[in-house]
Amino acid sequence: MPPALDLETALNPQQLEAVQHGTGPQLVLAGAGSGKTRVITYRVAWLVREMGVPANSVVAVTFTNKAAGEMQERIERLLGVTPLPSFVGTFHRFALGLLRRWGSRIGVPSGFVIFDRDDQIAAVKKALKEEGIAESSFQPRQVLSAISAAKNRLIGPAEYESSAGGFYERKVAPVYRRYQTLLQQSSAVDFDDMLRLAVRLLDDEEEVRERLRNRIAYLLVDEFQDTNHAQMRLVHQVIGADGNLTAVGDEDQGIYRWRGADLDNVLEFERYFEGATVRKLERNYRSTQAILDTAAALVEHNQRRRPKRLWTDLEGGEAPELYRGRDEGDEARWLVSALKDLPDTPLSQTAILVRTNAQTRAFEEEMMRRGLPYELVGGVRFYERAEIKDLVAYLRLLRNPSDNLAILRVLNQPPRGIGQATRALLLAEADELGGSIWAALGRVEDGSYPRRGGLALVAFRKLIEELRKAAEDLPLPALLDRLLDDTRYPELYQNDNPESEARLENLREFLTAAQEFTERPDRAEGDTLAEFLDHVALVSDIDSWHKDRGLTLMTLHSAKGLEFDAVAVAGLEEGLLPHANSRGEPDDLEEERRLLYVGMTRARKRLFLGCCRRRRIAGRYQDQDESPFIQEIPQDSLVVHESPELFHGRRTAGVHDFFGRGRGRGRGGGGPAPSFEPESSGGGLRRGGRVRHPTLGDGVVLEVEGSGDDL
DNA sequence: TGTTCGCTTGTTTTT
DNA sequence: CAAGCGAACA
Repeated sequence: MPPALDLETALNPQQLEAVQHGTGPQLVLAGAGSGKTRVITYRVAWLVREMGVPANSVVAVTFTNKAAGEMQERIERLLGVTPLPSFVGTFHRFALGLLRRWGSRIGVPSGFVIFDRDDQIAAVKKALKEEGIAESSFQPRQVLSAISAAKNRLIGPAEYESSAGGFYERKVAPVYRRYQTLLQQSSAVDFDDMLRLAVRLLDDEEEVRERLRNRIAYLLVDEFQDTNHAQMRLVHQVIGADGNLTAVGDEDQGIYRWRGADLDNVLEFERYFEGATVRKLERNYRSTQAILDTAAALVEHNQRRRPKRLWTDLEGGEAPELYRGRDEGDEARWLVSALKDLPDTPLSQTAILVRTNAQTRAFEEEMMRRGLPYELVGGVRFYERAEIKDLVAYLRLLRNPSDNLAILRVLNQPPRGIGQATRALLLAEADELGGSIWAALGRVEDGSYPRRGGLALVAFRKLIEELRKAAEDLPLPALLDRLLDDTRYPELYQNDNPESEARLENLREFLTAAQEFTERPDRAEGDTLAEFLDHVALVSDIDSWHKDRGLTLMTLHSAKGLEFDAVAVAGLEEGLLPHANSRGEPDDLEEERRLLYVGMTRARKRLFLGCCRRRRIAGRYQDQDESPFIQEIPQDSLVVHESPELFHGRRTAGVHDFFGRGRGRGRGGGGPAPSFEPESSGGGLRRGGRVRHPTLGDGVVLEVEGSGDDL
């Protein structure tokens, strides 16, 4: 037994009230750095240790595996129990568990696989094609996000079709229907389905719902501001409108509106849960007052929030600093220097946060140039690398023969003589048979295939059948070895270019991951392959992130929930932060503001902001305006630095649209461009000087770049 | 059938 | 600038 819970010492009065809340729903509005995880972990400990609540009747859900893992660890320490019998995990894992256990009752095929985003895109493309809709006018990504939004609102294809008002919806409706059919043919569910089907399960199956309700006495939900409609329904079903729900959240940190998250779930909490108690945690334990003031001044420009004011004991502190750079390289140089040169601050306690993944490039280059260690989170994620996805596709196929997308992925990977023609014949056969490609493979002998193609198909089928047999009695790591041998997959990369080497290294890392997963002590006995696949589908890169390796480079979204001694938020420019896509939509603009707020409040001691005058976007230089958010923070408390190369003049290029094709300094054109001539002979081209161009006429030199012929 | 090359095209965030 | 795609080649 660990030492007695000393709640009074460990918690402040507001936290204590939340922890010792009795029955019924409560909402804990926990500002950044106010100890919300602490509230959740201590509440679980208090319920179990002091109130005698059985541990397995307490459920805690969050949004990321990493947060869940941390929470679980801390609860285990407080309780002295490992493994914890309580469910602590993500919404999706919770829903998945329900579906694996009871899904067959509502017709979810047992052994279903989980489609990742690429699978989803591929399915949408196929659906579009079958509906005869051109991808050029209906982009798969957009169609997918429309489908996803519908699913988050628990709207199925039929209802979507009947309520489709606009032109776009009417076009999407049949695609949605067909997309869903494709999933069924593959015995697959997508991410949104997990929640949607779990909700349906609990709606339709009273017995399951009752069993769940009898088992779960207390439910705790972290990051409640990120819940969408489906998740809200799930919470309702599990605990009831007057149940023992502790929801912890902060509307100022809601940054997942685009994923269906509804701030009203927090703002209107009392309407959703009868007699709910609302508490606020306003004491911040993380940042200096200087940082908090800056962040608060910013976020107070938002309308959709409950008034609150964070405070801290950490009086004063260094003022935040802003750097105005020339371009993204200059910005990177300055911010990296600023973080690197901080006294008493190891690089591993610093982070650079950006709005888009593409922005990380300049910083990576700068860190490499200086030979400094850094850790990049996100970008091309490990489980999304082609070679890993190939391997996963093989595994998926072993488990679930219906998985059409997995078959298509590995059918000719590595190349085994199954080309387009053969593939088309196979697909046609599959359509005849109701969609199953595997079934079509079983009929190859009867079909009319060219000799070579037919033989290759049979060989492929035998290969998979053999492996499937092997999967029954080999442990996962041995199965993977066997798979690599039999498919001769690694031969694809047996050449000595560095990229292949990296891919082989990834394969080895994947084997290690499988090994570790198999040997995990808390893993219950069961179908290892199935569980490993679920695991792979549900983890993200941030889950494996270790901050001790150097400076952390990641997006603002990934940074939520983390903290660093010093933080730099880069790219405070119109069109980037706020992002151009949020233009014109007040709610989206507020979300961009929250994003910056989240970034600022990650910092314990020092905060740096960066922006630049021009930036390369999609390979083109574009003039950038400063983010309006900069004007929203108190200017007198901001230390401003500027690049000496920053030219202050009237900018002739005008305001650029993020996607608008760059007027002004366009690069393209080709051909020998007529050159600028200095108006006054002598000094040549100088910044600020006047020039005359044969076709463009008079102008002012804003920037001088290159030399000689490249001038 | 497989590979390579050149073209276009598009870039938010992710459980 | 890259990734993804289609068309031309080996």
